[in-house]
Amino acid sequence: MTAIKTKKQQIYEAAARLFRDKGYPATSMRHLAEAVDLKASSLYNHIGSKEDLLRDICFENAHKFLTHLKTVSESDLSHLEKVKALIELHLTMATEELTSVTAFNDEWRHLSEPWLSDFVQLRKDYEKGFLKIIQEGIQAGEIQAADPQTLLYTLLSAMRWLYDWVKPDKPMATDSVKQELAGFLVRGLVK
Amino acid sequence: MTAIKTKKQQIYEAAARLFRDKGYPATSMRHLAEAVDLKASSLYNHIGSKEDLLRDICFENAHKFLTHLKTVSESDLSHLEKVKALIELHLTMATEELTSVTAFNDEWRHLSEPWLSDFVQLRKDYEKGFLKIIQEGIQAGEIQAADPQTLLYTLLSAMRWLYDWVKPDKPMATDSVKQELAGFLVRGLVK
DNA sequence: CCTACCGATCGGTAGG
DNA sequence: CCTACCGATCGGTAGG
Repeated sequence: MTAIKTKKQQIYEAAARLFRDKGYPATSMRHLAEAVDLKASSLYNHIGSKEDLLRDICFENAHKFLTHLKTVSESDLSHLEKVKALIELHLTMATEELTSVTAFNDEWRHLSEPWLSDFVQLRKDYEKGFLKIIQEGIQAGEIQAADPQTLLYTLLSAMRWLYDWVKPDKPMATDSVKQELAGFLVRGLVK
Repeated sequence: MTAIKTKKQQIYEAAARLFRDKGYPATSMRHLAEAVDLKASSLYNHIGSKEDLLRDICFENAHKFLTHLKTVSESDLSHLEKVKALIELHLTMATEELTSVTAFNDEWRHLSEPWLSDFVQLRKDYEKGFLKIIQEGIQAGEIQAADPQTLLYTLLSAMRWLYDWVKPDKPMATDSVKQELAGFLVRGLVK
């Protein structure tokens, strides 16, 4: 039962993959149709438009990240442990849902208004929440004193290479890579 | 004299900026023409084709990075200091030539063959040279023992946010940001 | 450097 | 789910 994917699901997954590999503007509906064994016109029996695909993928991921942020924020972990938990989240998303995370990081800029502004707001909310944890960690003396915004952007960027480079299923032991990466980042953070 | 830019230079600079902001496929020749106060057809008196722009920008930057890598490699700095010097290079490129570095990082994938393969080779050469310095630093005990490839990719990615986020001339003191970022990365590296 | 224009491809619709 | 087709836009050329 769970193994059966609706055509709509197949289209969304193929779109997320193509957007990641070629970017949204370079992905044509004809190419997408080919990827799911349809003619371009038949796609529109399952979806509304090309931008609907991008929009749904972007906002789905945004909400996923925000939900996790909220959970972590409200937990009773130490500030440094909260940062570690968020790093873990990004790395897990990067390795397990690598088809759609670039949407959250890159492709959203191709949204049109008013969705673009909505999305930018969600991203700002996410950054603000993450930033707050870092700031509290610095105040509590758990995290190296530094410009929190620089730390945040560096963390977020550093975690992006997993999507960029792990594309083909290179069988480098993902878990060990994740551990090394998390270790490197945390070493940079602690005093 | 040096203040006068040829129309060709203006076109290349506007193209680099548009490719960074909208991506190569989403940048139209009509839009580019508008940016330099021409009609689209007039662009072709100065340039060969749209892909010529991308190709020249990509390879120019690739050679810049490779030249610096060679200089640093052949210097008599310690291994850790070499890594620091390369980090400095990336950060300087990011802040001073921010119009064209995304080409080196992202837009090259829109090149067609045989240029695509040529470019990928140059990138591999760069990564290999950088990797070698990291490996030697680990062997010499100057750098924390870890998977060198993970360290390399994390470093390269971490330095990308400067292009991504500093877009509008946000007047955050660039030098201090660079220093904090370099500090964060080096803290993660040293034992 | 422009006007006028080319064939190709784009996202999407009509109608069955 | 397809064939047939739409207007718009693309990169680029001809000719002056």
